[in-house]
Amino acid sequence: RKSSEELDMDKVTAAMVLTSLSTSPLVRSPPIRPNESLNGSWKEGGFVPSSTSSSGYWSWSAPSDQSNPSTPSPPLSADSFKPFRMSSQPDDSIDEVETSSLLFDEPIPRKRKNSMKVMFKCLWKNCGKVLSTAAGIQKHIRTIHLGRVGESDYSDGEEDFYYTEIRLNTDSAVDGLSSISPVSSSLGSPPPFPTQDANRPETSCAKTEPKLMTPLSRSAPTNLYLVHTDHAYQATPPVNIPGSTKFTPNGRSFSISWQSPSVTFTGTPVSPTHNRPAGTGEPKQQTHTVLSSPPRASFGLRKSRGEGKKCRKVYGMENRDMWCTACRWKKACQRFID
DNA sequence: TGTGCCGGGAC
DNA sequence: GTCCCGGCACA
Repeated sequence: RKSSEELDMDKVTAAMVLTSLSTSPLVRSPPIRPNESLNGSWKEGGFVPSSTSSSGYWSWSAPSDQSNPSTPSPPLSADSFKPFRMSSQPDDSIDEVETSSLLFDEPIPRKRKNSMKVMFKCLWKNCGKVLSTAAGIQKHIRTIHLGRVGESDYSDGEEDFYYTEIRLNTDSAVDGLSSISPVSSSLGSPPPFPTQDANRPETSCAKTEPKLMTPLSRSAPTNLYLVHTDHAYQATPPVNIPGSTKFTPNGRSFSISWQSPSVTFTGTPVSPTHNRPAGTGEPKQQTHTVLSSPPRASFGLRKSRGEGKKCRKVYGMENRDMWCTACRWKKACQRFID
């Protein structure tokens, strides 16, 4: 059993990482509808980042405390999310709006024009179902995990917490979505072979979704693979902090683990409550992994020039009409192939 | 400097 | 899709 100091250190460490991540230029944010950022679903959810805690930690509190008493209070106490606050934060200059903007209002990264296939992956413990449409995954979560069989068409947005978007590059991705898994790797280097298990025994992801963590490093295409979610805690940490930590908001265990220099975040409600009051507004579970690849081996290399005579040399410029089409078009000669 | 041809534009 | 050409790398 850890001492309270150790637990505090875990929290502080987690807070440092999260703060660093949230301010990283690589932070991504979920697409949100304009009117829902603070007053819509998040308000209903009772979660607005707040810096009012005098403890100096990040905290979450209901936005309605001052402005809208009719809004249900969140089930999570402010202390539940203490790890989100950097104890060393010099001041509270990052106010609610700025913080939420930082976390949630950033523009969606521009998608690549093509070859990015978007899938949606259920993050429910021991599920990992992957569907091709958001509606499908939402329905799956509603019916299977939230037990809303009779209201399968109704969505209050809660399902959003339990799935993540996966974009994969179909240029190089091979068949088999079952091999998709959010695994981090160092930028510019191939994904390390199973790195997540041996050194990080505490990650809930490894504990609860082991199948999600292993296949990619073995079967993923080597040159480019990208898994991305549009959820909140996504960034590349500026520092290397090996390890993982856990926190337990309102009795629900979350864990955060990271691998440097990229990071994997995992928030997994260990005991999802089916009748959780609408809008408890817990932070979205998320995993975020960006695997980037070294430049293609062929990058910068040019096919060596053919040594044989080509149409140009054979027929000469004056007989250009005798050249093969490719030579006429200044393409690789098709008549005198090396 | 001549040649092969990639990359990209025009149609 | 065809056709053309700027420009680069290489011999």
